[in-house]
Amino acid sequence: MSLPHAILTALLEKPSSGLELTRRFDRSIGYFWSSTHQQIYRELGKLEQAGYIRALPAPVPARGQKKEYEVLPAGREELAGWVDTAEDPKPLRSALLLRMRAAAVVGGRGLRAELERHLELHRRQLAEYREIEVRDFPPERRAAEPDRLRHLVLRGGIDLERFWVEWLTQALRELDGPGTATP
Amino acid sequence: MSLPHAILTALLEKPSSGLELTRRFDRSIGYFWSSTHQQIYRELGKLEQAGYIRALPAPVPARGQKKEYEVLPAGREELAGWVDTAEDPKPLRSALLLRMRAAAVVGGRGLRAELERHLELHRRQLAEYREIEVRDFPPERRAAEPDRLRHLVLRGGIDLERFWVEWLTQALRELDGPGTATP
DNA sequence: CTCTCCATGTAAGTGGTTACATGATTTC
DNA sequence: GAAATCATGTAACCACTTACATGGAGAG
Repeated sequence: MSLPHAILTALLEKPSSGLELTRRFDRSIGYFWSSTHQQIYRELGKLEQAGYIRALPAPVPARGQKKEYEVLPAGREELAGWVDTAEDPKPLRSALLLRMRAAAVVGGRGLRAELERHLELHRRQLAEYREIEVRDFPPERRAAEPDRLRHLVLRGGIDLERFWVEWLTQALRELDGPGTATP
Repeated sequence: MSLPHAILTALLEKPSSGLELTRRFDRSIGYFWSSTHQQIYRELGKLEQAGYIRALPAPVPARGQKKEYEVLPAGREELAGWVDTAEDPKPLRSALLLRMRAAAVVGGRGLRAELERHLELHRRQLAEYREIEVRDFPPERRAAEPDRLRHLVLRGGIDLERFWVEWLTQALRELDGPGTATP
């Protein structure tokens, strides 16, 4: 049950409408908890009904009309409680690793290309994160507590991408190693 | 749609019953594509109906009776086709990173303990993988193609766990860094 | 003859994805 | 006033999870 808490966090950082939330998910929170506008609207409805958030009074409440939400005290409490909750990490699920294992059994002529494609994707993601880092966390502002935590989270994303880039590079090198595979 | 292909791979490695599959998922394939027996039985039914696998003739076909499955040629083809399929990596979803981001907004007194708990869990997983590595991939058998690929997959799991261990260690150190937080 | 374990399932619920619907606002 | 875009939704589906059901075989 993480999506509602992701939304509460985003709304506490800044009250927003559904579409604004969607965009912010696309380029910030979504980097470690992605979502679509459909899911977000549905969840906003639930959160409002639960009394965790409320829609700011709008001049013309109607369909297709922008609706801004803000977090209520109950919502903040709910989020604070969730933060201190223990939850085991979800076991890894990687279709790429599974494909490699399958290739060990039935052979895989296209696997190499797929590894290269993933390598490129992870390289790009890594570059994007690094841009964000130099933009949002320049060396001077390392003191403030909220920024320290947000920076740690970003470093997590960066290090993860770096891990994939390194592993894929290594894997490709070993694929045409000693025995040399595909003709 | 990876589970059916995970099952096909496992069955090609060795024909098995549903429960045997479940156990093998628990200590091998499940390391990168976990599943439960309920899901596996359901999927076995679908795969059989699709003509990808068949139940080996049993002496007494009845409920509660062991049923062994093997992969049919159509199943092998299906799997070979899937291996050469392109599929983008799923975006990361980490409740722990989300919790850190939330803690930057509402504060988190219990977060430190949770980081330590995760660190311990990842340490244990890493140790388990390493045992498997020395047991299943001793230095001498590095030539054969199927083993090379399977070893690469295992290295992926190992490196990923090592990433988490390192990142969590780093994060904990920075949490009581210059500013020093929780008493 | 009961208890436990092996083995195969059924059913309900949840979270996420994909496809589609519809009203409002701006642009040409 | 037609087209594009902003904005909010509905509906159907799918994979996965959790809880429960049932039957057979061996141990005491």
